[in-house]
Amino acid sequence: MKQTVTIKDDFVPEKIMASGQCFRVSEGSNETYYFIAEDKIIHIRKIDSYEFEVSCKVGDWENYWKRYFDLKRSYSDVRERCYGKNGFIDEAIDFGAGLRILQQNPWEMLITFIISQRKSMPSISKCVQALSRNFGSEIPDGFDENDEAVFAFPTPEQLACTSEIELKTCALGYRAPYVLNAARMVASGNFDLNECSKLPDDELISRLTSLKGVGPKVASCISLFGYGRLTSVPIDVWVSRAIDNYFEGENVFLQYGCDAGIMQQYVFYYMTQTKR
DNA sequence: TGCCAGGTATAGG
DNA sequence: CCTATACATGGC
Repeated sequence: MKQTVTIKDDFVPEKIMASGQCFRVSEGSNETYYFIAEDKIIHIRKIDSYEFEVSCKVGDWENYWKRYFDLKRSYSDVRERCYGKNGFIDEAIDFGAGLRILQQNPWEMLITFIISQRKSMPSISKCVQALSRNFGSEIPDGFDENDEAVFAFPTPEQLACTSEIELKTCALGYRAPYVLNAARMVASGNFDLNECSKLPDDELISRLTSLKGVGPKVASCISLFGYGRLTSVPIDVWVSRAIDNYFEGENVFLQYGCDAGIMQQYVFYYMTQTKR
C-alpha cells in the first residue's frame, strides 16, 4: 500500500544507507530507497521537505517501520543538546545531520556483526544478501529495485540446519563456524535473545560476548543497533582513529551519556565518508 | 602485489 | 593485565 507520511525531523535515507548499521538497504530509480527487515520490505521516496511516499504492507508503517526508524525520538533535539562540547564532534554532527539509529532485529544484528569483522561494508552487504537468498524465505509480493524477488533474513532455525561448508558459499570465511554456533545456540533456546533485552547494559555486553566470534566491538553494535542501547559506543578502526587523531586518545563519547551511541554514529559516518 | 576492511581467539609474558 | 599473531575473502 502506498501512503504519504510526514516526518518533521532528521531523516535522510541515503545517509542512513551509507552509515554502516543496516546492510539490507538499496537505492532504486527516482531516489527510492528499499529497506528490508525481518520478513518486511518498504520503499521510501522523498516528495517534499517533510513529506515521504512510503510503500509497504497495510499496517506495517504504524506497527513496524515507525519503530524501526526510531521516529519517536527527536534527533534534532539530540544534535542541539550535544552541540558545543567538542569541535570535532560538532563537525561530525553537522556533516551527518539526517542520520538516525535504526531499531533492528537482535538476531539479524548478531549474525550481521559477527560477519562484519575485518570486512568492508559492501562485502558485509553481499554476505547478508547471499545468506538471505540461500537460506531465507521469499517475501510474498516483495520486489527490490530491480523488480526481483526479495528474501527474508534466515531465521535461527534456518541457519542452524545448514553446515559450515554451505555457509562458506556465502563468503563467510573463518566466520562460518561462529555463525553456525550462534544459530544453533539461539535455535536450541540455549541463548535467549529476548531475555537479553531485560539485562542492564553491561550484563548485556558480557552475555553477548559469551558467544564465540562476538567480542566487545561486535557486542556494542548488537547492543546499539539491535537493543537500542544508545549508551553503547562501538569502537572500530575508524572511531579508534578518531580518538587517536582528534580526541588526544580520550574517549570523549562517554560525556554524552544517553546520546553517546548517536555521537559515535555521526563520527563513524564522518570518518568513513571523508576518509580521514 | 601488498594492504586494508565497522575484530576476535588464542598463546605467551 | 598486556602484546603478538593467525584468520578467509574481496577490492583497490
